[in-house]
Amino acid sequence: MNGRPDVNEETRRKVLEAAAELGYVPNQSGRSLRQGTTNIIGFMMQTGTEITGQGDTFFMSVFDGVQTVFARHHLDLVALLCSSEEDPDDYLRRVVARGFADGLILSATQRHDARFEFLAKRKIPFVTLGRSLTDVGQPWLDLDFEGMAQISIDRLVARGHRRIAVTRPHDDINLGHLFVDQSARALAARGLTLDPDLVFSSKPNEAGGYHVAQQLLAKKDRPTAILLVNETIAIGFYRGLSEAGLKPGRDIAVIGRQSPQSHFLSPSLTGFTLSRRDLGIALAEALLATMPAFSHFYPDADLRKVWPEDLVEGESDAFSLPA
Amino acid sequence: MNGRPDVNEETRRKVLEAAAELGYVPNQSGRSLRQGTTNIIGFMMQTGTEITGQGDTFFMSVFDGVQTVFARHHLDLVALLCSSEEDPDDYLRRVVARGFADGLILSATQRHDARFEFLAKRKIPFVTLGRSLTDVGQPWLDLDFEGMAQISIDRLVARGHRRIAVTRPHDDINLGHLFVDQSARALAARGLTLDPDLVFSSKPNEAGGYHVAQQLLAKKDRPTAILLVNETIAIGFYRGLSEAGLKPGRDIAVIGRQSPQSHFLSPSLTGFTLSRRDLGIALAEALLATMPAFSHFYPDADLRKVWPEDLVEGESDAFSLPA
DNA sequence: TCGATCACCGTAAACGTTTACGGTACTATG
DNA sequence: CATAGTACCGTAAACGTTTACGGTGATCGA
Repeated sequence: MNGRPDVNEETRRKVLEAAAELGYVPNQSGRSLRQGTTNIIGFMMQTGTEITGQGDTFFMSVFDGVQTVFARHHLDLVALLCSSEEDPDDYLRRVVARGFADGLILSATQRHDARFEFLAKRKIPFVTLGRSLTDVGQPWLDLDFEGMAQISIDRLVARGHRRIAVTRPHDDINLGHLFVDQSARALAARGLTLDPDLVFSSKPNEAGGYHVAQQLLAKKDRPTAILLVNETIAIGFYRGLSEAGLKPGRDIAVIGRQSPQSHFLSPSLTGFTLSRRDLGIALAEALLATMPAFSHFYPDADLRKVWPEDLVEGESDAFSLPA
Repeated sequence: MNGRPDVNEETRRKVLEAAAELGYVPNQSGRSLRQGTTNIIGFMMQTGTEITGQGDTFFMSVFDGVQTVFARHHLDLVALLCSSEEDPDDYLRRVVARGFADGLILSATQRHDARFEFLAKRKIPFVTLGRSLTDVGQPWLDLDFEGMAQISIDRLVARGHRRIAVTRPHDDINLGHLFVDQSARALAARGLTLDPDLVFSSKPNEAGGYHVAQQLLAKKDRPTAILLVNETIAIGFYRGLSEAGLKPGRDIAVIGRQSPQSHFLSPSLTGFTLSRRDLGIALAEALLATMPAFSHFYPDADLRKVWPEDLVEGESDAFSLPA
């Protein structure tokens, strides 16, 4: 039944026929036990929290891309759901100890991420969506937060903005550092500085965006522009502004990230976009390229790649300051 | 190591000590093979699509509730991700054949749902989030779509509305039928009728809501109120209205469903809300109550329950029509 | 005709657990 | 002291696969 070469076509046919007749399908536990592999790749995520700041549909789309690759190899993708009541490191240990998956995909990478070292020590193949200072040589893909910062700053400075605010997630997730640091560098290259007072930490959800707006409005020397690092915070931020009678693109320039939700904001959001599906495909290929059983299928996969995003021009930054 | 009674405390201690020393943890495949159980409960969902119409965080919160119950029994919850390229029935067959999970949670229940019969035949314990005309005696929980319809209609009619529109998901998901049918009955009880021309089918996402607004605006005899059945469509619907210069709560009464996103709509949405976490807890208990190994823990769990939602009054329906 | 090669098939061991069961040493009972 | 009972431990079988290996019959070459 496993397509071995030393079996007669005729016999194979009869076996398969009988199997179909009896409704036989191999038991996964037996199979796993024998060959030490599960044909499962796990995507670890935490429930009850919104750690990523992507909308929920973000991952669903990424998953779909991942699966188109996995389907070719009879691998199944499952989401490993770490409860908010359990320590993620403990959870990961448990998953690995149980021999649950042949490989893992990690997201929400922290600036220092102990999970990497653990998995490397156990020799579990894994790929991460997001870089980290912790580097054990694993493949990673990451969105181009530095590019987004650079382009945004250049664009805003060219339009006369001098006092520019930046958001960052409230926790130690790595992307926050990349985004803020590059914003500061880009400003410095123009002879400007990033005012630490204008770096707003926020939960990566709508409520976080609303809170950022409130903090921003409380400043006496209000910035003329802001960069929003998370997809979902724009909605709350817009609301916070409008309650104070302010309008993006008129009273303050806003550059953020596009999402299915953001399309229904008014004024339309200037923001970065990407193909989530393609990202999933690349993620899957990077992982398989490091797994001995599959690596020959992907001899020239990008093992590490900064994923570019495209800027979609909207109205939220459509004004220039007088010189 | 499994806490059997016929072993000396002293011996047990030594064994556990040695196990800890060696870093021993039982291999799940071996364990599953022997006892025919995996300690895994699967929650089936489809990737790449937005079949549910809940925001993405909806399920993450439900999961968290489910897990608080499962944790007590050393059960793990994983999300089984069915690719958009694979038939859900086939996928389910594959999952079951592999003996992947001890039990399943199904959502997005269709009006007629073949998955129920399949699982019942295979004697796989499962619970569904959503009713169906297909009934194999399995436990289910469902949101009170009929109650929402009834309360909404009563409220709107009391405020003078006579011409009321209703949305429903574009596919054959069961909740659409419940909602529309009950809306019609509630109107009939007031001597009114539900105009079939005012039943709008929509994708259960923001874009669907936007499309509903466009369809509604195209009607020559425009309704004065509308019920939105999905959480996420309000955002697109609001946008569609505002592009035409219309405002909820002034030009049309809107009653929908609350979500983390909807809190940032203006005017604030009148809508129904529920505790997602509690729903998850109830879901888990209903499932375990039907599994022989756990049923004695939950002797009086609600095996079938219509889950009530609370109406939060906002501004989106805050006007009455002249008599 | 005989030995060598080949194509194919059947058998048995092994993966890592759990559990039924038999065995041993000790205690209690009369 | 013999028997029964008890507490605990060790052994081996079983779960359902995969795979290494030995075996059989046929074909081929000399």
